[in-house]
Amino acid sequence: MHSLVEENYLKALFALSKDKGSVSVNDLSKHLDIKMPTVTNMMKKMAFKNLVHYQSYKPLKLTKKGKKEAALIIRKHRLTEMYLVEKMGFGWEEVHNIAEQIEHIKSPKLFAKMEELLDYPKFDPHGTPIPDINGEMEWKAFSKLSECKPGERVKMAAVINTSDEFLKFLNRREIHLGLKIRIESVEPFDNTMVVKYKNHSGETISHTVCERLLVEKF
Amino acid sequence: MHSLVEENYLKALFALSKDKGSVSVNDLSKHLDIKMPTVTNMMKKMAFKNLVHYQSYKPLKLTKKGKKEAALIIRKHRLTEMYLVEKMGFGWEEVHNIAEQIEHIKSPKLFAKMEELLDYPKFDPHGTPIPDINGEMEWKAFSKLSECKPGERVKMAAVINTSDEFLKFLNRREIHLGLKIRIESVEPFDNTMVVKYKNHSGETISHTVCERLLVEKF
DNA sequence: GTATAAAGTTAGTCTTAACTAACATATTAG
DNA sequence: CTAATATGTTAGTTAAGACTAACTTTATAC
Repeated sequence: MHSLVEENYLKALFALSKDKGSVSVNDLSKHLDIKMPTVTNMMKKMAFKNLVHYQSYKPLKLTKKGKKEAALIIRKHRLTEMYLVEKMGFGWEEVHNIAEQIEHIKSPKLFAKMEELLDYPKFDPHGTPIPDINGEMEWKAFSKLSECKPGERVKMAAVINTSDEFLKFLNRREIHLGLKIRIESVEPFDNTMVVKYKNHSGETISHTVCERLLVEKF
Repeated sequence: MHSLVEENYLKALFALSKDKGSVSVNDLSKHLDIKMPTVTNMMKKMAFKNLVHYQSYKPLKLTKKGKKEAALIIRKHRLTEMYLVEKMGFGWEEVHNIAEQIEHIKSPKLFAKMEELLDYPKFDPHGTPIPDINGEMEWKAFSKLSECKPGERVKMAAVINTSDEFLKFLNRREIHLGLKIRIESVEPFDNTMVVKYKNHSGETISHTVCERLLVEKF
């Protein structure tokens, strides 16, 4: 199987290539905090293992195989996060570091069991889709909260930024997954939103935050 | 912190020194399936880190620090095994390999949570003690030989005093870990025991010695 | 009590995955 | 279009942790 190190490269490649489909050596280097020559070297090795398409001076692209392997690691990460939150009582902001380590555990049984105990979830505590055992994920059409109009009722579905800071911020305002939110109004000058949910009414949310909250209309 | 590799050496040293209090390079090498020169090298590094007492051609002994670190890894291993069995529905035969990996996870929180959910167990279902957060374990699971009654059959589990003198004494009488012993009789005046084991029958053991031998009833 | 076997050590090599320094190619700015 | 800058590569080094071959010390057998 793959080394822990290779798995981290795969995961980073997968995460970074979401938008453009490819990644620069530079981006990958910065994301992993590993110097560029090391990354170049590793890419050659991984190309040899048919995990990534590599050509000198060209952007990096995961192969089909690489994409699947990456998805399977992400599957383990997200199942773990969800298990920790749902079954062990951890908070959102605590689970990332633990999942980052557990995702490398080699034990199909362990993750199959988590999945079973969680009732085969398709989305994790951050609302992002969980790849299935074949590395396939279901993408659902979520909207950014910032794109919603006054009067609409939506349900919290995912967060884009998962930094500790941000998650703590959401906790303080009791904003969590599945929360039903009604958009009261939008300030025209700075796009700040005034929303209502649970026992919070007239809560204001900055545009920056609204850009990072994915919601489901219903 | 320590590398995964060092942790495995610590754990093996701890497990193997249960009986004699010290371990030969050869035993350690066989147990880890790592060649002797590699072990010697690692012992020097670990001696430098004050985890093990090392002198050329002498048996290996964990330092106090090394013992504690090892106990903390074993704590994580046993808590994980118990958690997998009790809370996730695994069978005992399935959990060892998983625990072997999870024991290296760096997250005090995770194991504190397992401990909490398991209701602060001091022993696993095999009666083996689980070290606490300070690496201390309770040995109550075992009885002193001196507390056993005539007719009982017991198995040697641990020795309290590990002085050279004492261990040599035990060696001369071929008393070792795992040895099955039957208590024949107890002299009422000085509590000397007459016991039978292997090809020794009618061997007498003083009360002083019986006080230092921990046994498991079976 | 020496000869032989077993255990332990030393020296030198390999692989993985990191690094720096120096060089090469692309991109951007004027 | 060329200069400057940013990005990417090559070459050589390092540390951890494994190995083999050869040597040394300790233990065991006769």
